[in-house]
Order: sequence, then structure tokens, then C-alpha cells
Amino acid sequence: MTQKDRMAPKAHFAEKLRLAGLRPTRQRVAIASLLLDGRHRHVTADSLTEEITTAGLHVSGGTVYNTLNQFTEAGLLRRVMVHNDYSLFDTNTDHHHHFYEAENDQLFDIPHDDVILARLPAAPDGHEIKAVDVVVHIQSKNS
Amino acid sequence: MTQKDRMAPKAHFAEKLRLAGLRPTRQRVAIASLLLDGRHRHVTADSLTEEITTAGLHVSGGTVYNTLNQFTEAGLLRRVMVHNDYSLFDTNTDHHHHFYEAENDQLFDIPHDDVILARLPAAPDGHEIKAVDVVVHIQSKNS
DNA sequence: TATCTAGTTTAAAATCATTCTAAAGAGCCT
DNA sequence: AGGCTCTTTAGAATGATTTTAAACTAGATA
Repeated sequence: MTQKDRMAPKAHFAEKLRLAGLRPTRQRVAIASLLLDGRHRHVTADSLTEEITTAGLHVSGGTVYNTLNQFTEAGLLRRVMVHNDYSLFDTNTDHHHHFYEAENDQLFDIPHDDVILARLPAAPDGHEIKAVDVVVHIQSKNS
Repeated sequence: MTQKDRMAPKAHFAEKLRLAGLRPTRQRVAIASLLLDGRHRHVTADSLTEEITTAGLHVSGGTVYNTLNQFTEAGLLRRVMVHNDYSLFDTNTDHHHHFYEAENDQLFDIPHDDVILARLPAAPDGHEIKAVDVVVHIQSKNS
């Protein structure tokens, strides 16, 4: 992560979107510059809308949802499955796992090498493994 | 799994519910006898309602949801997180993992010893690990 | 640069799983 | 049986997400 990456201009994100097969519209570039700046975090449609508003911009609700789905499909974001109240997206698309604390609906990344899968099943006939998600459910000790 | 288990009478399920701290109402016993007969499968509120109807019974929608949640809380069922369109419940509460095929929204159990976690992270300070869920996402080879 | 067209955005309505509500019903203790 | 609390019920409400149809725009073409 270089200084240049963090300070990347709109053109940088437009290019990133083109490479992902997405037309770089004003809205998508705006969202990309908020989400794809290299910082690792977890967002929801709601929290992203807040960020957009805070940045003094406006993007319709439908577009926020569409964009999150398109970015995910394009591999720019990753959907994290921990509950089904609403969708969570991870700006870190590298292979990693999560801690999930249900009490406070909080999600934490698990440090890179802290999970080792010594054995995995073979995929069923005619199938191949696309990804392996490990979710470690935690709770505070005094509960 | 004995013949007796499979043919268990209502009284058996009523007792099971009592042990779980749930008053054995007509509806709960009916649902328990459908779901807790020892067969391992995955159900949704919708598929369960169908089963109930097929059995010639009727339980209101709200009660189906309540019951699934109560059974889960009591440890009689397990909630499986693979997508967030609707909730999936597993009648197998033993520790095991899953294959998930998004294309057809299909879930398969992973045979008991086919996943070995050789290393797990320590839970964050003040927390303890409650469960570890592994979901292996698969897709058909020709896609 | 003007024009065209397919892809996008928009606000609002629609969808759909799930939860809530208030009234009627049923366990279960005495 | 009487009574008290927990449950069930149908229907309304909720809330995240998707869809709609019309207005707009990126980008290619003339």
C-alpha cells in the first residue's frame, strides 16, 4: 500500500472498474473511492449510505444495493455470511476468516495465518471448491 | 438409531420438549415429531410448513417461526448460515460442516472427519470460542 | 461536436421473510 | 373445576432488498 494508492484519484478507480467490467459511472466511482481505497473494513448498505452522505454526496438506495452486488460479483468485495438480518461486505477480498460475536453483531478479521485447515473434503462429483469460509463464533466470558 | 426411536410416540417428543424446557403443546409436539425423528436434514420455515400441511395438520406461520427459533435456542436444531435470503435449520446438531452450492442453493453435510482444523486463533480478550463453522463453497465444474 | 443506444440511476412501489399484536385457547398446578 | 401463565392465531407491521418505468449518461459512431 503506497501513498499513491491511498491518494488515488478518480481516474484510478475508473480504471479499476473498467478492468472489472463495470462502466465507471459517477456513482460507482464515488462508491469505489470510498470502499476500495485499500483499507480493510466491513460495511452494510446502510453504513455505506451514511458514508456517502457524510462525503456530501447522494446515491439512491437501489443503486447502493446494486453497486454492492456488482462489486461483489466482480470480486472487488466479499460477502460475509454470519447472520441473515442484512448483508455484510468485506473490503478485504484476500483469503481470510472471521470471528463473529453475536451479542453485539460484531465481526473481526482473524489474522492471516491463524487458521490452518489440515484436511478438506474432496468436492462432490462434478464439483470444485470455490472458497472455504471459517467463522469462529465467540461470546464474552461472563455470559 | 433403533426402531423404537423412529417409531417414537408423541409422549417421547413431549418428554424431549420438557427436558429442553419447552412446554409440550400440540403444535410443538407435532413439529418435533416431524423434525426430531433422528433423520438429518435441512429445513426452512417454508419447507416445514409444507411438511405440516402434507401431514394433514395446520400450524400458523408465526408459530412455525417461533418454534424453529425456540428449538434452535434449546439446542434441538442448528441454524446454518450460508446466504441471507431465508433461514436454514439443520436437524443434525452434532458438530459438522457443510458444502454449499450457490447455483442451486443446495446444502450438503460434510462427513464427520473430513475437516481438520490444525490451528485456531485464540479468542479475543475476554471472549471464548463457542463454535466454529466451516462452509465449503462449491460450484459445478462446467460453469 | 451532435447523435445514438445500451447500460444506469432514480424515487417510489413492490416483495418477501420474519416479527409483532391483541384476542382467543390450552397446559398444568392446586 | 378454577385460575394463571404461556401459546397460538390471523392479520398487520417491519425492514432489508428488489423491481419498476421513466429520466439520464457513458461511450461509440457519424
